[in-house]
Amino acid sequence: MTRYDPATIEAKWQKAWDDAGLFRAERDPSRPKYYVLEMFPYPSGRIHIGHVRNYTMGDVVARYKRSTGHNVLHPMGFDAFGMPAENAAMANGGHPKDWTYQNIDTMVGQMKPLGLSLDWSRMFATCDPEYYGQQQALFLDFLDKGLVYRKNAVVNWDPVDMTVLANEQVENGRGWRSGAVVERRELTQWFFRISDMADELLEALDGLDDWPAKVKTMQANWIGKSRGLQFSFGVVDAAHGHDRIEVYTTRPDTLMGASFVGISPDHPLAKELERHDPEVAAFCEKARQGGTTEEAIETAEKLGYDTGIRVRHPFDTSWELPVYIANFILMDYGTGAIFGCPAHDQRDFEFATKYDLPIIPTFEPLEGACPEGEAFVPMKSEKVRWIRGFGWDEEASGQDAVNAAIAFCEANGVGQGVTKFRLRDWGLSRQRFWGAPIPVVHCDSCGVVPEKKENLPVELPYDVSFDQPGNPLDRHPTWRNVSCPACGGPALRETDTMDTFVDSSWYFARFTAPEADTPTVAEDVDYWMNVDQYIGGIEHAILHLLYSRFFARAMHLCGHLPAKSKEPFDALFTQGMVTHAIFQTKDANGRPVYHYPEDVDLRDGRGFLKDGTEVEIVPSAKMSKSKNNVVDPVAIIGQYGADTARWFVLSDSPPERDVEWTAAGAEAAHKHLARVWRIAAEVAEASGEATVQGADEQLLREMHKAIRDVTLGVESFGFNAAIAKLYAFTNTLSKSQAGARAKREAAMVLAQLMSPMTPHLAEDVWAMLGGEGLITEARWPEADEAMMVEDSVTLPIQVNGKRRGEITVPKDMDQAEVEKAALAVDNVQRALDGAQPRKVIVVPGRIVNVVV
RNA sequence: GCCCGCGUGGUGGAAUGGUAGACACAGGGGACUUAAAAUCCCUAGGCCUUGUGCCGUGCCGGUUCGAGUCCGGCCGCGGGUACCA
Repeated sequence: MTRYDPATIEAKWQKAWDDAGLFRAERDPSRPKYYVLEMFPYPSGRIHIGHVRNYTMGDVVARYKRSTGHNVLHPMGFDAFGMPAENAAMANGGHPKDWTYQNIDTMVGQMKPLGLSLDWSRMFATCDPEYYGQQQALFLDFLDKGLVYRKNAVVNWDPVDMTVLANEQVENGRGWRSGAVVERRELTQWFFRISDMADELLEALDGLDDWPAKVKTMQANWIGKSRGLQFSFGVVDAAHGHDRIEVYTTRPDTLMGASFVGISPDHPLAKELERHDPEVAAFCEKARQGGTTEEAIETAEKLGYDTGIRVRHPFDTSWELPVYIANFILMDYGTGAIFGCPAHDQRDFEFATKYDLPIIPTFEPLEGACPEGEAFVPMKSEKVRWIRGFGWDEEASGQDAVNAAIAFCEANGVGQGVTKFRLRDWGLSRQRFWGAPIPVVHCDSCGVVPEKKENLPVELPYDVSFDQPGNPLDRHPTWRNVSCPACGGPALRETDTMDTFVDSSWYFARFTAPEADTPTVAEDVDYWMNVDQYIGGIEHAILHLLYSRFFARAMHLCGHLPAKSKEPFDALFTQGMVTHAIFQTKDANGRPVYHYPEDVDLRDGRGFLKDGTEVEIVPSAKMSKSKNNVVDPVAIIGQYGADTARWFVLSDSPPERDVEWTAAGAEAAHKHLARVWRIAAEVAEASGEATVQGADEQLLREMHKAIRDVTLGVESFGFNAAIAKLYAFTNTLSKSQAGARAKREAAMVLAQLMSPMTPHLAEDVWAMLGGEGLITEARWPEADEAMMVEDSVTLPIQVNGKRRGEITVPKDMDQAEVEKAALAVDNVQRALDGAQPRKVIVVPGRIVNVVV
């Protein structure tokens, strides 16, 4: 008998699958289709263990579905545009294209040995002109349908490098290269009208039964539908041509507690004042400092500037409120102006305290008084006592009061109730090179003119350099100067490229016909769509998935997807990250130095470098190149084989949770696979009958239970639970006294149950035991209920909820008998200590609880 | 700041509101071996008065015959926060 030798068998079976062309997907209306997709990777240069986990989960689903008779589509591609390629070009020279395609080559070379059941013939990268040309065609169709427009929006501006920065490139409000204080600057940009679909995107979440509830909640909160009051304050003396300030509030019930009006630094009135008043201009400049992220704006110090302008309260014209310009008010949301009620909003409270503004409560708790030193902000559903309401019950919840306030205001001619969404339109313009060019030209006489479809793709030029900041397209001598598609006169090509989220918003549809000369092909999307199971990281819960949902609708409007694909992902699973400890020491300046895991010796939970220096261990950190804690799966595969890597990433941790990579875990996984192989080899050579009465039946009963539990585990993404069951069943088989025939049957089923996770080992075991054909093509086994019946059951007995004993009774014993048997147990009597049971709860087949 | 998660032995984790710690790692003990590796078997939450005893699922409180699980409030960690992908 030889030994388990993954290097040999993995190559052998991968060749067998290839030769049989098993994973090439072809339309076949006679069979049910199944489309399983993992979020495609960014070609960073090397796969990491998180990729292995993600793709292995998808592969388990794909292989399982194949074994239940489905025609499976399981494709792979690369999300290949984006900043890292440009950063590499800036740092090391070269072209982003070369860097990207080299990385893709490397990563495909690293992925192939994993034995994933992928249809590699469908592979593409989003930076292929054949892909982004079709994306440009989609853009033109969207433009035609009025789904795209231009408007001004703020970006991070680096005043030293004279360039736009990504949020990631802003560190503590400064540009990452120049170190200059970043400012928010307006630029004309392209937008998709996603906000027109806000209500539909919200409503349709209800139909996504196989999406995680948390993702739907996050999307619903992001879309942020709110009912509120829009009204205006009259300006005293109609300063600067503005006689009214329009505000939007979701808490009109607190209007009688208003103490100031705040406007955004980008509000038209603020801009008007800025032009005439250097002091206001200086304030606005300061207020615009820092990055554009919501986080930066919300956590920045709250700054206000009293404009001196006063407005009148709508219900008391003698009551005047000051108008402040405030850095925390966004022009993008509502009207860019608010009123502040410090008594019932913590942010307003802090602002009012800082600028010495009155704090006027409109309601109090039903018992006690408002808290000192902070705003009183109860849940909207909680009832409170109103002291400055206008006309509803003295005791009412915030929610009821909001509705009553809107009705009252409308009846009195103060504004109207409106529904607003937090969701903003999707800005797709990027002032960068490495993205899909936006296919329009700017003509002096015709304005913005779409490129003709026959001229697509508008391809990125190769002769560019990255030796200065900014977009090389802006300074390209010939690429930019074109003739107008409409009038033939001189024109300039648009140099903005598309957000990479556009690339990933339709790749799943393109996989159904990756080489077509239209974005999609009707027969292919009709057959293959929707994605039956989509798998990816929780970090994409909002943006990528929401944009894809929008894109699917937009593509449907343009005839590129059927109506059923408006929601393109039938089921979604979000998996956790793979983490690894960080090993760090400090350099002379106190800055952290990160060490590779292979350079650290672990002893008793402490880590030491070769020279004996102790390192600080930061547990469970997200793997990151810059922290040197990335585990390279290629080394693991080389050492133990792909099946070990696959088995390990699935075992131990529930798929939706983060998993800590440990070298010991991989070693253990390998030992187990070697053991399965050895047991199978023994079974293959065994002969004879059972040595113990009933051993065959017992083994087969356990086998059917394993089929049931593993099938359930695979179907419900309980891969770790399925693997625990497989460990247990392996132990059962190993110790079984059953005869050769029963053992052989059990071992073959074990191989089948393992085949989605460790397909090479499974093939080898299958062949060793004389299985017919490839296990990859074998039908999934079915659990036989009749084989699993047990005739007695063990029930724990509790007294007042504490376990005091157990009884084993026939399965169908009636409750009164069970109760009697339970009370007869010695230890139960001792626990009762003479007391009379008040009640005995018998949960059939589960538990008995005696209540005293 | 705001939204969404997560928190169970030395470690990863299991547990439709029903025996907390399945399965595995590391540890301890043993078998086999000249020895080692490999393999196999046993053991294993904490505490003590060793009783089928007490405590125990981040902390505090609640609902329930019964809570790791449901509810409320804290603490800690992670993801997202619209130009990282």
